[in-house]
Amino acid sequence: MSRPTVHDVARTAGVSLSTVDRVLNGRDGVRAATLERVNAAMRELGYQRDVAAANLSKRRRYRLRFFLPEGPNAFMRGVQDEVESCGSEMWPERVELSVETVPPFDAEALAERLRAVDPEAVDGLAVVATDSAAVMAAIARLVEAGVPVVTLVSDLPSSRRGYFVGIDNVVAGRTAAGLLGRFCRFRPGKVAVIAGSMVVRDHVERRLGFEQVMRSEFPTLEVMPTIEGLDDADVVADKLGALLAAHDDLVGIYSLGAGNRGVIRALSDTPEAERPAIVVHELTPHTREALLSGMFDAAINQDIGREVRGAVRALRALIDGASPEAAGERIGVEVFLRDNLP
Amino acid sequence: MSRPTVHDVARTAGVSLSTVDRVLNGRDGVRAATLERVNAAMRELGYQRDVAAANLSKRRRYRLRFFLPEGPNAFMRGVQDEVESCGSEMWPERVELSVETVPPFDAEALAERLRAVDPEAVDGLAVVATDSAAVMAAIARLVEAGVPVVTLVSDLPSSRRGYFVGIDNVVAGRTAAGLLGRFCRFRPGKVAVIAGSMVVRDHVERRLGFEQVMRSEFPTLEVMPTIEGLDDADVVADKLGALLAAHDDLVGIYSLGAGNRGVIRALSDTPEAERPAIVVHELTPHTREALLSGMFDAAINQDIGREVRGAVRALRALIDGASPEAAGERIGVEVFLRDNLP
DNA sequence: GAATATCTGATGTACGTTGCCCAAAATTGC
DNA sequence: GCAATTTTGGGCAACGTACATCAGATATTC
Repeated sequence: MSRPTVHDVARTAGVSLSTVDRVLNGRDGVRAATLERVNAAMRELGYQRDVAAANLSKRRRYRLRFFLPEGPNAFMRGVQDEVESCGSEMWPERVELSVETVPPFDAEALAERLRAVDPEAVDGLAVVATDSAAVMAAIARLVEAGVPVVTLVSDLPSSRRGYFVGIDNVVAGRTAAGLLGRFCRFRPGKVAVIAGSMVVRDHVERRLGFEQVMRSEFPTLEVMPTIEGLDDADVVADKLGALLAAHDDLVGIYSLGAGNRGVIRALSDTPEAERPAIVVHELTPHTREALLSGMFDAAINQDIGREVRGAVRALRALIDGASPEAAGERIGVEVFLRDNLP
Repeated sequence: MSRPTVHDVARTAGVSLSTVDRVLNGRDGVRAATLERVNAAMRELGYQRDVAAANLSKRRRYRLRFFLPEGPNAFMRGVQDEVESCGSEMWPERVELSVETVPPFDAEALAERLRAVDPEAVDGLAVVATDSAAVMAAIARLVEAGVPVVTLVSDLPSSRRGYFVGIDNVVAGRTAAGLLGRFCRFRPGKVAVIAGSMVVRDHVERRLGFEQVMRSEFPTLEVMPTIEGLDDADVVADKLGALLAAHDDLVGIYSLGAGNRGVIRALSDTPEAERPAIVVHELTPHTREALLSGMFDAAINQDIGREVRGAVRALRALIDGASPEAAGERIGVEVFLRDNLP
């Protein structure tokens, strides 16, 4: 009736508790034949170790560290807040979270800091990855030292990271196109795309996905060359203003980076009936307000709270030797209109 | 450094372990003054009981039961699958889930089954509520017997349920209108609404939210009287087919219940260019396929996995005497197009 | 066949909490 | 002031696992 314990395993395998313990915790000093007997007994009984009891006995704490880009980036500061609040929430569950900030877009600095990590002082790492061989090497070293690493928000697929927690930006771009295309379906014209910079991977991917769908599904809409707004509201306002003045058949705008205040400014004089349909990225105070006022039609978002919790769960699974896929909740591309804002 | 234990509390309160234990577990035989001393010590130390250790000692199991409508309803079968998979996942966390199915839309049958529940055999209940006094009475009886009840998907706000896990259906309806209105903005005409039955609370609420937004924001679209499809594909196909034949200016369809296979059947002969924009509810194998083929434009969804886990967490919190609000993750109204399907 | 080297068993303590028991102390009633 | 009662203390065995130690049992090797 109640689930089997180590005692039951020992009994049916015909060995002592110590031996079961050796097998269970991967200690050596067990003959291959005996090991197989014990494993067979565990399979037969369907034994599952009681993680709560094990952790109690081990006095285990999961010491996890997050490496985030420093600087004023609102999104990353949001992630940091989320890590901190998640950390205090999960303290009773034996999870200890700490944050280390590193210079943004600086692969060597990140690699340096990863190399400085003492594998004894930490049980798992979540890293917003920068693409470079040095970072990959540092991750490999940590993984070999028994410290699992997951990538967060920005992936490094060919590294030895155990898991990636974040959204697929091509999907995000395709979703934006699906929305904007339908919003403008019976109103042919031009569509403007505003990015921060096309040297950032996620922006490139969003643009790519957006164009894939626009070209194949909404041929009556013409996608104009991408404006680079440098995630700066003033730049965005200037460039978009010029574009609006030059093209009176602009029916849609896709803003896939930051600087959305610039979009709002550029359009504040346009009468509502003539205003193009607008789809933007990330829920921030400004985009929320613009959705509520009817200025923006939709916002694509990734739930950072869910991402942080997902990273913690994935790391815990890796530390316990389980599969991070099973532990992780799907993190999807979210669509928000005025009425379903959280 | 490490967190305080009962021993620390006992020491700083100047009482024995037994007394702390009595306070902690709400047993009597403790003078008011002593109780206050113990509480003060716990506050001072910031004591938090180690739930894992407590449960280990108590050999506690959380036996939870889900009451779901039976029948071919794909959404409810999805919930059931989710409960079952969640149940096996959470077995190591001392949670035992079971499912009982009851005739759909049948308040008396549900009440009957709730009355038959033995409060000793179960620690908590999650119920997809049907609106009726008998159900409310049955819930009240269970709560009084010490078995917390949460409502799932469909609420019964005036009952004694400890929590509701599900989406705000007015918001869902408003969101659907925001989408459908934008999809049809430049193509005036009629919009059809298909519900399962207007005696189910969630359907009524969706319809309400839908109309609020349609009337105030999209006056060029005319919302037709609701079709009741009884969540049955055949009925839906018949009634919708008749409607399509009678009105050639139908530009949008909002299907807020189940039976979406009927919508697909009714529209399979309509050429794609003339097809109305379609927004439906719930991701099921059928709606997914229709989104992928381009038959449906968008689906409003509630994440049933998240809901089931939310219900489990809420029940566990209620059983432990904690607040279900704190335990619950926000469950939002999700929007899916073809490209951001999970 | 002895000397190792490698396995295995038995036993005990610990983790933080629960829950039971019995004795000691404090409080109450008369 | 003594008995009856309530409140408290101290002890201890669980819960399922981890980890250490030491003694004993097999296997290898020469």
